[in-house]
Amino acid sequence: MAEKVTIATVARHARVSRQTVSNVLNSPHIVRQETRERVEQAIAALGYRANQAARQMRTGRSRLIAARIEPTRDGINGSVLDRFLHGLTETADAAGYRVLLYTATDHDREIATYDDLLGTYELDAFVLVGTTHDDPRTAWLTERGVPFVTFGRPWDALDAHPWVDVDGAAGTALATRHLLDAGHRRIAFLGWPVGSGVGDDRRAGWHDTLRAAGVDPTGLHRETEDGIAEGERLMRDLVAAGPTAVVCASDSLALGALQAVRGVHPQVSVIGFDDTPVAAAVGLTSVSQPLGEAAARCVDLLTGVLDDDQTSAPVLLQPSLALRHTA
Amino acid sequence: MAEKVTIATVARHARVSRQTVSNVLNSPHIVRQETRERVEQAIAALGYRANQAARQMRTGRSRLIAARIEPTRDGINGSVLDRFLHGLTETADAAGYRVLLYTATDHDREIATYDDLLGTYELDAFVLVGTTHDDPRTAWLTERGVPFVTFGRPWDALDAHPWVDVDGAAGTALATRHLLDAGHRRIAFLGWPVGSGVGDDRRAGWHDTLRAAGVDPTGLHRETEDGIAEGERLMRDLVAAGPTAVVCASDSLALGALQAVRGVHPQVSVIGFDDTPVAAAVGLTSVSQPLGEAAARCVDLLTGVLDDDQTSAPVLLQPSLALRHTA
DNA sequence: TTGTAGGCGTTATCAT
DNA sequence: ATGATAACGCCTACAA
Repeated sequence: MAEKVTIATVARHARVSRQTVSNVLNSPHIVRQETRERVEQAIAALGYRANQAARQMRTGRSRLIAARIEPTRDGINGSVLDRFLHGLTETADAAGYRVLLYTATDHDREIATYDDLLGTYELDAFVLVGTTHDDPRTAWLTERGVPFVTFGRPWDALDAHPWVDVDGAAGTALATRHLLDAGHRRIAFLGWPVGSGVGDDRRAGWHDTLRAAGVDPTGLHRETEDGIAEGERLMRDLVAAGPTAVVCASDSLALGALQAVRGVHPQVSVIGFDDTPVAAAVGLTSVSQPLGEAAARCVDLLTGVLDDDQTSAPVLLQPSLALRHTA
Repeated sequence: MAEKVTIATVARHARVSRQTVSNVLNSPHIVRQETRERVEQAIAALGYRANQAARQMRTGRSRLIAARIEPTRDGINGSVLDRFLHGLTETADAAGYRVLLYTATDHDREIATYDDLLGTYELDAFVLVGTTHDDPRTAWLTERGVPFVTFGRPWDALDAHPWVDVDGAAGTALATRHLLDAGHRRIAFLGWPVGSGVGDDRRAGWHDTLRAAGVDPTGLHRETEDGIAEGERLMRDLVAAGPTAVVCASDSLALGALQAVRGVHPQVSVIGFDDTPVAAAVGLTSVSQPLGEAAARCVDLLTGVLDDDQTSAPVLLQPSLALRHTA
């Protein structure tokens, strides 16, 4: 086991003071070039790495950001978060931050976890995935001045805090227009109960696109909790209204819808949302979110606040349509 | 923003020395009960939390363990790692550790990341998922005395280091026996090229079970890289051999097989491996790994080494069969 | 059983 | 441009 290399080791090796080494690390511009190069060589030669704990004690920053990993409910939608997490880890890494994981089963416990994480690890920031109306978590963080970004809009006040989101309405609009272009007129929608920001947004894209095309959407939508079984049940109900196609708020619902219309003639077109692996596996056409991009923008927003102390505008990303053979 | 609560604040509040507070925290038994209670009340009243950075500087331990998050290749197998990660986070949390994420595209870069993580964050341990023959990562960690556990056996020497694994051979044996019991005799196997520990293990379970039942497995297996398309291709090829059922090394392969036998009569039974969300969604019978349990045992092994300085025996978990309607 | 005195590695302040 | 000094919060001797 090699001896521990500290800033003092480097200083001795480069024949400068510890402070100069620190300056080379943190404010290179104030060090004379010749000195700086000597120090940099020593650093490389010794394989020196700044100790994060010591640095943190002085600066109060841990270069750690926290993200929550969810229980994989039906396991389909879970993959969305996972892909986001992967992108987050990569981008944060590039920006010099590491991602710390935590779990929580409800908002109260999640807030308690914030408190703990902040107290013991002095986390620099949080990335929240999914936001709800009157979200107590964002309120808590804002109140305490803790930096954070959400992947998902603050539905009550768009300027409440930095956020990144994907335009869900644009996604369902894309899907609806695709179906209209294919000649469909009776296009249904399967979504979530009114009141969830995400669900209402996705429904609006479908609704407004039909209206704009002069098609009456009345009676062609149904709402339920997310899930394959729920989707199947609602779609069976919807079939009586005679739709020739259906846009769904999630791949879970779409999968259920697919099962409900199996054997129905003429074939009912189905489009899902999220472009999950399951969609790819069964050939389900689905709205695709740029999750890697979303994660990257979250990190951008965070480093803006953390490193440059400047808050930037929210980011709304555009989804695309992954065409397969169900529509 | 509340004032920062340090050990000194607590000491003052409880009218004891800082040392006594520290003792209450780290060696409660040497503090008189009355004093201890007074200190504990002060801690609760002030909401004191030990600062991890300061503690780490003294003790050299960060209470952080690292785990890798993979790119979601075909997105199906990725879910296995995700479920494992979720379990890991929960269990580690309960044991007082946090999970730090990292990514790496190959073994060399992964080792470089170890070096970085160890140098700057002083990670306590690593959890590696998936092991290969002659794994350079485990060699590197062992060489440096870094604590780690693998989820996956060290295929070359079972006592090389602590590990947790699921008995893959038992899983395919379970699947094969289920098919035998259903009256099948021509049971095929779709797996990965010889040479991967996991793949060979899973093939062996199928092979040995057939042999034990007096059935000749010759000519009834095919090998390929993982993937739906690959599975479909190989299964088409296999159909000529007239199997009535097929056991697959993964759900991806099974999904491909399912597509290949669609329309073939009589219906060919298909069993996958990993019980991914996709399997649940399409009704694919699949071998299920106890991932949460595996994660928990990994943490057990780690805390054994980290906290009690004792190394425990490896853990081999048994899978089960999730019966659906493809077999 | 409790208190006192360092020091872990770093960076900020201030002097040179 | 560079160097000396103090301080971050905690823990581990050692002394009382």
